Amino acid sequence: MAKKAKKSQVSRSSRASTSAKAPKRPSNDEMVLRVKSSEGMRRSARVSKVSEGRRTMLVKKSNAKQKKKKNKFDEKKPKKPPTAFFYFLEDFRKEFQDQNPNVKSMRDIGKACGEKWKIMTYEDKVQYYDIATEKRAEFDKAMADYIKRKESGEDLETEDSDSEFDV
DNA sequence: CTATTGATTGTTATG
DNA sequence: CATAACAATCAATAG
Repeated sequence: MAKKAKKSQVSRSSRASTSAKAPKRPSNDEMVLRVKSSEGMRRSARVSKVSEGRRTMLVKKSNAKQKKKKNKFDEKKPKKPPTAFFYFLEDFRKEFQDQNPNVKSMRDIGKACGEKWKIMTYEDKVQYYDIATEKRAEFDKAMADYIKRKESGEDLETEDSDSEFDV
């Protein structure tokens, strides 16, 4: 197993504190408990409230465009790295499609995933969390570079050459 | 044909 | 601290 040295997510500092997930080793229930506590504490109150509100009504999400089209090269703003859940989705989708070829995919899977994700055990989720953590590290660098470049000269971010790229 | 929507949770960024 | 919006996916739908 030797899961690669856990590197240093601790160095992340601010962000690490917030997510404090980065489960290093799920050996004791203490960890699990802690994680659970964190989750619960994280936004217990808001979780229920917002969750219901958002899903039920509050058309905000629909109002604004959440998804944009595809950007060819996004050197400007580093997109948010996929979350552990998304990685899990990638795996789950294949399995789900294999078991349910009838189901096209997407919302159905999303729901299935969400449900399964909740029942998933800490150890199972850790794998994905680990990936997400690494991704964040990369994203962090990308962001630093992005900011740096931006401060250096934000002139080049004025326009995109989308006109002469394809049409 | 093109673009948007839809649904899931997690992370990031901002107020 | 809490909230807003976005991250991928891909079929289906709207215009």
